[in-house]
Amino acid sequence: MSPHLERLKAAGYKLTKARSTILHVIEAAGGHVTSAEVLEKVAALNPSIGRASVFRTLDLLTRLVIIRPTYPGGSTTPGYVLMPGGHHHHIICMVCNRIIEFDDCGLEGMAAALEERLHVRLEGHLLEFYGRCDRCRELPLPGSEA
Amino acid sequence: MSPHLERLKAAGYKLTKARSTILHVIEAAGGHVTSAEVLEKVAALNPSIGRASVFRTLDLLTRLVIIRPTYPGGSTTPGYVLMPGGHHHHIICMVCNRIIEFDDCGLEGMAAALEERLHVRLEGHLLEFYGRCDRCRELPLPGSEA
DNA sequence: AGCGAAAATGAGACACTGTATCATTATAAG
DNA sequence: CTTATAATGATACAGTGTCTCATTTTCGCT
Ligand SMILES: [Zn+2]
Ligand SMILES: [Zn+2]
Ligand SMILES: [Zn+2]
Ligand SMILES: [Zn+2]
Repeated sequence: MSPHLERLKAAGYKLTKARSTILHVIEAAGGHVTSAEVLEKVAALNPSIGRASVFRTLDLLTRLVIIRPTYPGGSTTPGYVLMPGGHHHHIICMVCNRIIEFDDCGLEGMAAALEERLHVRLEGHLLEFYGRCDRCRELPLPGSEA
Repeated sequence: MSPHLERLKAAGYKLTKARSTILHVIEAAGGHVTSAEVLEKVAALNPSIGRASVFRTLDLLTRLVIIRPTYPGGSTTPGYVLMPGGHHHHIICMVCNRIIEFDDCGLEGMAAALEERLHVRLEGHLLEFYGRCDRCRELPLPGSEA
């Protein structure tokens, strides 16, 4: 059983067919999915799972900081990223909309400093950079000199 | 004229009533707005500005990294944050959904290291922490022990 | 100031995403 | 197995964002 499913159970939620299918779809997609992709792939795997359950589960996973909603580059279609260990980091190419993930963030120190200074407790974070990937680095930014 | 409007002009875009009104609304809101708020406040200021222009302008400002779409805490209603200087940083309280901004990020070093290591060029970034604010720090996280 | 090419606009119809309700079903504890 | 309760699927609904196109506005140029 996936560690994410175990976290659901540990938090007091029931393990259902809908939840495990949806989580499986997100994990199989490699950590970046749009809600439309989730809807589509869940329907393909098990057409008896309703739309409402997909959205309910996405909300639940968001509350547990297992996923976080974000915007994939260049579109207003919403998406979700997996947050293993409570964090996620990527670079969005503003030219080709490719997403490049990276793992080492070194933000533990900043998190601890913020907890101290602002009297908060932090559970996770998302760090996004915007720019041009290695393939697009010589191309002009979209929107410049329109 | 707002520096953001000047950036629009410098990038070759025309300065129109719709664009300046929309940017003014976002700036006046203090840097965090939902699209619904923008629609509402723009309509109040100038009812002749159409819905489509609001969404078109939000897309344009996003492409120029003047704003970035993000999800305000606890809801799936999309929002936008201003990116002065190309970056923005905040903490989202998972209990009361308050957003706490902070300015010093110290991410220039990480950005430079990523540019070197991954051969990318970076224009900006967004850093979000999730947790409990000073008022909510003793309260249980929503979703735990449902 | 006036002209003209080109960009941007507003209107309105449209598609799609996400929400609410509720009767039915599945889960998990005992 | 039984039972309380959470979770579900279906459906109808509301709101967000998209598209097209005729009309208007901007702005470089004269
Ligand atoms: Zn690229
Ligand atoms: Zn991290
Ligand atoms: Zn709070
Ligand atoms: Zn920064």
